[in-house]
Amino acid sequence: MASQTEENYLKSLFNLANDKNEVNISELAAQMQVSMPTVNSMVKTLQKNDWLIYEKYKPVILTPQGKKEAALIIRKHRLTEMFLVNKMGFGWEEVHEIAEQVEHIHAPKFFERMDEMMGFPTIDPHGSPIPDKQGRIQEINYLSLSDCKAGQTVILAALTNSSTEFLEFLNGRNLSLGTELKIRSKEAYDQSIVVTYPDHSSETLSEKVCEKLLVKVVE
Amino acid sequence: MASQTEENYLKSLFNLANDKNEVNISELAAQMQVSMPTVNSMVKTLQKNDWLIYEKYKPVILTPQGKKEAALIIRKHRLTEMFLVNKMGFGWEEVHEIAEQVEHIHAPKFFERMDEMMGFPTIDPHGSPIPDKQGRIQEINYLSLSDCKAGQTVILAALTNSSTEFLEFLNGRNLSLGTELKIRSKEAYDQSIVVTYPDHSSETLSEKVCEKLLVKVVE
DNA sequence: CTACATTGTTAGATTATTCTAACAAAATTG
DNA sequence: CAATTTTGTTAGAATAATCTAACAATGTAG
Ligand SMILES: [Mn+2]
Ligand SMILES: [Mn+2]
Ligand SMILES: [Mn+2]
Ligand SMILES: [Mn+2]
Repeated sequence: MASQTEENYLKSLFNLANDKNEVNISELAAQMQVSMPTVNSMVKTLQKNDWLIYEKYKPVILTPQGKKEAALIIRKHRLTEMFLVNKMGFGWEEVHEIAEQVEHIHAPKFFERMDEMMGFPTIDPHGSPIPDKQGRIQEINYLSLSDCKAGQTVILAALTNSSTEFLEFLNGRNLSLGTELKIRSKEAYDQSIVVTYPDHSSETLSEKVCEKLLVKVVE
Repeated sequence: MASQTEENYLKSLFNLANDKNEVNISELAAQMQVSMPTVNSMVKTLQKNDWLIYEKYKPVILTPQGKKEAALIIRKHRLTEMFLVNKMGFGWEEVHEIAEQVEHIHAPKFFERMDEMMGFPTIDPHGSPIPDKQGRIQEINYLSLSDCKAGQTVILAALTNSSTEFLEFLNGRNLSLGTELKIRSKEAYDQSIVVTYPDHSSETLSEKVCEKLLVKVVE
């Protein structure tokens, strides 16, 4: 059974993996906030459990088992976040840190019960998909708001970043998942976008913000 | 901040402590299921945090800080058990193992929210008191069913043992907290007691069972 | 293609938690 | 009280997770 530390490494590996499931040691060290020698020794440990393939001086490669293991931890994380928001009244900006701990609890029934109580949600409070019990993830291809054009109407569907600071920025503007935005104009100079949505007749969103907002085009 | 291991030792120390807050190394080793040298080294560590007083060849003594720290972990454990039963539909026999893990989560708001949602309960699903936020415990002096006499009517209020096996034994007889029991007779030979309660006109309970059932005398 | 920067590895050490073996102190018991 | 049992300690080792310092391989930019 994976230790909490190993579980956190697996999650990072999963999130950093490219299309060939490769991850560089330096990226992983940065993500985990540990030194490269620490990662070097940990990947050797993870290899013993067949969660990844390690060869000197090459990026490590997550195995299918490693991916599944990681996805199941991410499942617990996202179910927890959704439970905290939907059933316990937390704000979407408060749940990540708690889920970071709860995800390591070994009690299948606990998470199954959450899942049932919520009616088997498919996304977490930040719009990220919840892997199923087999560790499969349904990928949805949203558009970034920064790639939209003036005149389009879109619905805010997910975020590419869920830091507390960003979530509080969105709270301050009453922006939440499901909000319908009408794109009024786009400034050629700095790529900022002016949007209209319920109770907000004109909000300007910087490119930095727009690129983190994933949307579905309505019309 | 206490590690999970330290927190588990503190809980055991709290539960084993006598009226002078003393605990023997051997008892603690048995409770924690580790060797005595392991306990010996851990108590030296706990002493550094001023959670207990250690002197060679003497029983260790929990300090007030140690007691408080322990009580606050027990608070999280019992709040969790109650939440699992009252808000998530678990049986009282399923919750201890989950709470054993959840009690180590560092997220005051998480437990405060549970507390609020349940209306600030004072006992857990097994009748044990929930320490308050200051780590104070209200002790209730229940009577053991084994000390009751024929003719008395009592209400099942708590258990001195909450093992899954015992809880399943009670489930099998529809015995739960709050059940009103009329004591029909007590066998002098083996101290077994015959009781009557809703839908059960005559159940015989062995002394082994009776001594684990804590009751309030109704009349 | 060399020089420099970046990336990755090894070696060696530290802290936490645990163990077994050996020994020492304290308690019990005849 | 002396012998034995129980309880507690020390020493020494193992594993997990981490670090810094030193060095080696790889990649990049003239
Ligand atoms: Mn999260
Ligand atoms: Mn985590
Ligand atoms: Mn319990
Ligand atoms: Mn525990």
